[in-house]
This record gives sequence, C-alpha cells and structure tokens, in this order.
Amino acid sequence: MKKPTLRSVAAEAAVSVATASQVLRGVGRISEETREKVLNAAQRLNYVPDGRAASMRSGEVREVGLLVHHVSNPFNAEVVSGVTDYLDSQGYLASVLDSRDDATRQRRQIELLVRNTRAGLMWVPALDTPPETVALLRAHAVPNVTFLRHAPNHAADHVGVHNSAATRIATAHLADLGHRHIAYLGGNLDVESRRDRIAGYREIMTQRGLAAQIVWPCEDSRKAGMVAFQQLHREHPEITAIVCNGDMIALGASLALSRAGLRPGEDISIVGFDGIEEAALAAVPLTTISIRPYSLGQTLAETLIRRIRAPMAQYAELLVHGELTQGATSCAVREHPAA
Amino acid sequence: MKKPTLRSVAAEAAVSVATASQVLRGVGRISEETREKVLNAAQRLNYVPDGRAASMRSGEVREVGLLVHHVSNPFNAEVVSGVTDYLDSQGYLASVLDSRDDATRQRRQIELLVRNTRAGLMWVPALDTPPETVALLRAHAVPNVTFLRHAPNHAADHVGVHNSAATRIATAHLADLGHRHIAYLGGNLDVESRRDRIAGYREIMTQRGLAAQIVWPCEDSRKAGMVAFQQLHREHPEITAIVCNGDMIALGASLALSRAGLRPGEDISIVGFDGIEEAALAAVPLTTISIRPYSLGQTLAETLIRRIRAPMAQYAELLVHGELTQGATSCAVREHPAA
DNA sequence: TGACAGTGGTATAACGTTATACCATGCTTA
DNA sequence: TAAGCATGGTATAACGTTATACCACTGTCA
Repeated sequence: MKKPTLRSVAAEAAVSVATASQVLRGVGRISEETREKVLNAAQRLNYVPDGRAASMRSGEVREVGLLVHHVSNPFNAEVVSGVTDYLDSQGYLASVLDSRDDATRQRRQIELLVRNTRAGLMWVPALDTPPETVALLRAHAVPNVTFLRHAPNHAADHVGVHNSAATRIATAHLADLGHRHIAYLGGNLDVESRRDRIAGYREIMTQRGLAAQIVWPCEDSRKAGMVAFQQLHREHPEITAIVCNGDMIALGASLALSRAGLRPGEDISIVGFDGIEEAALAAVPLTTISIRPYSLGQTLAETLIRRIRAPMAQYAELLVHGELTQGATSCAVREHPAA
Repeated sequence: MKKPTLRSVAAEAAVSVATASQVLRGVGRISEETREKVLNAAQRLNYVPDGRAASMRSGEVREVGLLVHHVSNPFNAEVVSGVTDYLDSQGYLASVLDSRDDATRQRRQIELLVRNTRAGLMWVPALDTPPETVALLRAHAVPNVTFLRHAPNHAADHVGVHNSAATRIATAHLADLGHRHIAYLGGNLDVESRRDRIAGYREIMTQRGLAAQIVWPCEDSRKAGMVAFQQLHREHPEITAIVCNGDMIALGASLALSRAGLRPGEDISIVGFDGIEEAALAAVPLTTISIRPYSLGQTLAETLIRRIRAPMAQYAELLVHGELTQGATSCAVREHPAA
C-alpha cells in the first residue's frame, strides 16, 4: 500500500529499472513486447513518476514562479489567468505569490522560490527593490522576466506596456474631441510606468498648445479614484476631461461624477487605462486604452519559457501597445460646464 | 561558477557535509566555533539548499496546489489572494491552476500536481468530475480539501458556504421589506451550491406564503446578468425584488435596471451573493450576502495545512455563514411599478 | 585504573529518478 | 570463420540532501 516507484513497476514487469524508465519516457530501443509489459505494470500500480527525482537527475525543471504586487486586483488577476493558461498548455506549473509591493516580503518570496528550484521567474519588481535581490537572482542564475516595471541595474527580459505611447493616444483622443482642460488623474508612487504615462500626456498637451497641465495623484483603486476626482473637480472646475492612470481609478471617477449628478462623457470625459473586462461593463462603458491583460499574461509566460529554453539568447524588451477602446465616457466637448 | 551545494559549503568550512547540514538546520550538537565557520561559508558562497533533494530525503514537502474554475473571476481572485497570503506566512508555495470547469482539463492538471509531488491540494471539483479523478487522489494519498463544491463519493475536508442559510437571509430581508414578488436570478448549471441556494429561497417564500416563485437561470457574469434581467423583467413585470446567485449577476442586473431608466433599490430591489470588493463600490452600492472571499481563502489554506500536519484526523466540513451587507439596492416595496 | 557518560563530530546509506557505459545475442558479409 | 554491427536489454553511478549509526576524545568518579 506504499507509493509505487519505478523500482516496483520494474519488478512487476520483470525488467530492470533502466528499461522501465526508458519505456515510460519513450526513449531507447525497446521491443514492442516489453514495452507493453511495462506499460501495463505501470497502469496496474497507478504509477506516476516523482518529478523531484527526475528533475534532480535530468536537470529539467517544469515549474516557475509568478510574483505580482496584488493578485486580486482585476488587471493582475487577468494577467495571472493568461499566465497559468499558457503555462498549463506547456506542461508547466506556476507558483503564484503576492508581494504587496513590499521589498522585504518580495525578498523572502524569491528565496522561497530559489530554494524550491523554479526554472524561472516572472516578477513585477516591488518598489525600492534593493540590489541584493537582483544579485540573488543572478547568483543563482534564475532565468527571469520583469513585468511592467524594470528592476534597477538589472539586465533581463522585460514585458511591459508602451506607457507614453498609450497616454499619447488617450490625450490626443480627448484633444481631438475639442477638450482643452485635460487633467491626469492617478498614481501616487514614483514608478517608471507612471512617469512615462505622464510624459506622454504632457507631450501631447504641449504639442497642442495646452498649457494647463494638471497632474493629480491617487491610489490605484476605485474608492481612491472617487475621492480624488471629487477633490480635483472642486479645485479645478474648468476641467472637462481626464486621462486616468488605470481603469479602477477611471471607474471610481466615473462613479463620483454620476453621484454628483453629472453624466460621464457628456459633462466630463474620462479615459481609462488597462482594459479590464469590467471596464466595458460599467454603468457607463468606459473609454479606455486597452492593454489586453489576459493576452499580456500569455506573452509574459511565453517570454519566460523561451528564455528558459535558450538561456544564452540576447535579452529582449517587449512593449505592447495599448489601443483605444471607445466607450461612452468620452464625447466632444460642450460649452464650459462651470461657465 | 557552478551552483553552490552542501558539499561545497562543507569544503569551504573544512567540515563534513553532515556537520554542515546540521548547522544549517539548527539540529545536532555543534560547537559555536564550527557553527560560525559553516554559516560564514554558506554566506560567502550564497548557498541556498535544494528543496527537491531535501524533500526527497526527509519526506517533507512545502508546496501545495490550488485548482479553481476561473482564476480571474473577482470572487475567486480574492480567494486566491487569501490562500497565497496565508500559505506565504507558513512558508508554503501554491501552484495555481485554472480548470475552466472542464473535467478533462482538471484531470490533467491533477496529474501534473501529483507528478510534481505537492503536499496537498485545494480544489473546486469541476462539473462532472469522474470517479477516476477522485480515485487518483486517493491512490496517491493526496491530502485534499474540496472548496465550494463536493466531489462525488469523496470523503474529504470541505470548506464552503452555508448556501441555503445565506439565501434564507437574503429572501427574508426582501420579504421583510414588504416584497411579495421575489425572483431568484442566476446559475445555469446543476451544481449543489445553486440547488441549496434555491432551496433556501423557496423555503422562505413558502414560509411567508409567497406562491409566486420564479427561478431564472443565467451564467455567472455581469453581461449575462444584464441580459437575463431584461428577459426576466419583460416576462414578469410584477417582480419587485430579486435574489441573485452571485454579485456579478447582481451588478449586471443593477446596471440593466439603470439603463432601462429604473432605479435599483427604489424601483426594484436586488440582493447579491459573494461580497466582492467591487460590490460596495458599484454605481449603486450593492446589498449582498457577504461571505468574505479573502478570509474564506485563508480558512481554506489553513484547513489544508492542518490536514497535511494531521493526516489521520477526522474529516471536517466547514461552512461559513454569509452576512447581510446593506447597500442601496434594497428598499421597502412601493406600489406595484407595473400597476 | 577502568568504567561510563558526555561532547563534537564523521561516514554512509538512503530518497527515486536518468545518463552512461556496457554486455549478450544473432545475423550479415568478406 | 572471424570481424562487424544491429538489436534489446542491464548495471551502476550520479543528482543534493537528511537520518542513522558510529567514532574519538575528554573528563568524572568509584
């Protein structure tokens, strides 16, 4: 009643372990007759090989790690879904961890992954990721792909979003609709993605001769978006359009607007960023720059697997372009609402 | 430049592997002097033990599997977050897989987990999970906890929701508000959770002498909820309140209502089920039966770890009770809207 | 002095695979 | 008939740990 092992299968089939191993892996020269004997024995015993032993000997590992800053955030959840689906199709397993954007926590988690010998790692480097964390990965030669953010002084594959291009599209879209007072709402941390997004916003604003550039920070959640929008609206009633740092913020802003008796789109235009499923199904469907998180997750996993298979290949940086998804929250400007 | 091993650490510290191993695990009788020698050597070499080898020899495994039917669904995403957070605190790793509620896919995924020697498994059994899948788990003595649904003919720990009690609360809440035409919206599959929920609904309806029991199926998504509500409303204009099979459906219904020019709560009352973060932050905050998905995830993980540590303990069934979270989508009934 | 118990360490066999090298056969061919 | 070579299989040493058993000292005490 013990767990069946290759030895017991071999005994059952009356062959050597070496032969049994070869049959089960489909390698070597084995006669059809013994092949069947082994296969039957394995079936009878309900044999499943021990991946640990196999991987120790062969050096092949089919498990990877995925480290994000907040698993239950809808954008990340869709990414996780894309990642696990792709990996599953390749026979890989993913261990998912939530760093909560805490560098200390992240450090411990990476150690846990290294200790459990993952073949590679996909990670969103936490804020203030210290050099030691990067050194750890390098010391253990862990194939890894950074996602959304780069790690400081770390040459590695990267999958991310072309942030500035995306906000250029968003801002230009609003400017084309005649808006002149366009604010940027969201983000409160000094991360590259936000910097790049704001840069794209400013670029278009300047190009169109729009001097009133307002950047208003807030956390990445619906609630924070609501509150921040209310403040922004009170301080700058002249604003007729906003570009948001994320869909959750945009949904929050849209909600605040509705609750204030204004109509998203008609009174004030809003453009989101991410393209989560929910965006299209909000009370007022959101106009957003869609990044297709599910497909981004697939790409991320694909990049890691490729790296694992070709460890010496040159590092690559893949930035996906966002595309404008027209919802109902962006319309042509009307006369000044505060006028 | 090769990966450091216990052997190399021992060599560096000029002791035997056995000694090095004992020092690093903090067992055995070792002098302070050699202890430091080993610790320093390990540090210098950036040594991290190989979990595979350790677990093969010691039999201790600190990795588990988590198998749900749809990772990016907000409810499940919050559960995953709770699970990974708890496991992380215990030094465990979770491999997350999405079965898409496909029994064949699920079967392959469980085999993948068994092959990679997880210490245990948390799973939402897919629809029509065949006996062989259950047999597989039993044959390999995999400690496992079923979540939300039971697997057929499978004695195991279970963590779930007290479904009938929850819908009794929801239905009674609406009846107390004076509603007499209350429909049940959502669910399209013959799963126990839905059966139990409907039973709770019927129980209260009957108890209150409300004969008009309407059960309207639909898939578990916002979009499906929208469409289904529209049909339901067209067919049964007398309905003034609905109990939903999930928050996503409720949010969809609420949205459809708004788009039809009706006010959720004031014209037709809606009660959701789940208590996802988003519910409280919808255009109209949702009245729902909250089962705290994050905390449920923690409980789930805790149950599995307990089982792993005490494999012979009696099986337990833990059903959490939902609690009514009052939002704005449920109000006292007014005169008949269709009158 | 010899018995005995601590103290601090080591040698070695597992764990369950896979990779490498090798060994019997039987059959061809010069 | 000897050399050569497929064919089908086996023995065995790894992989990097940990558990078990054991050994060499030193000091204590009758």
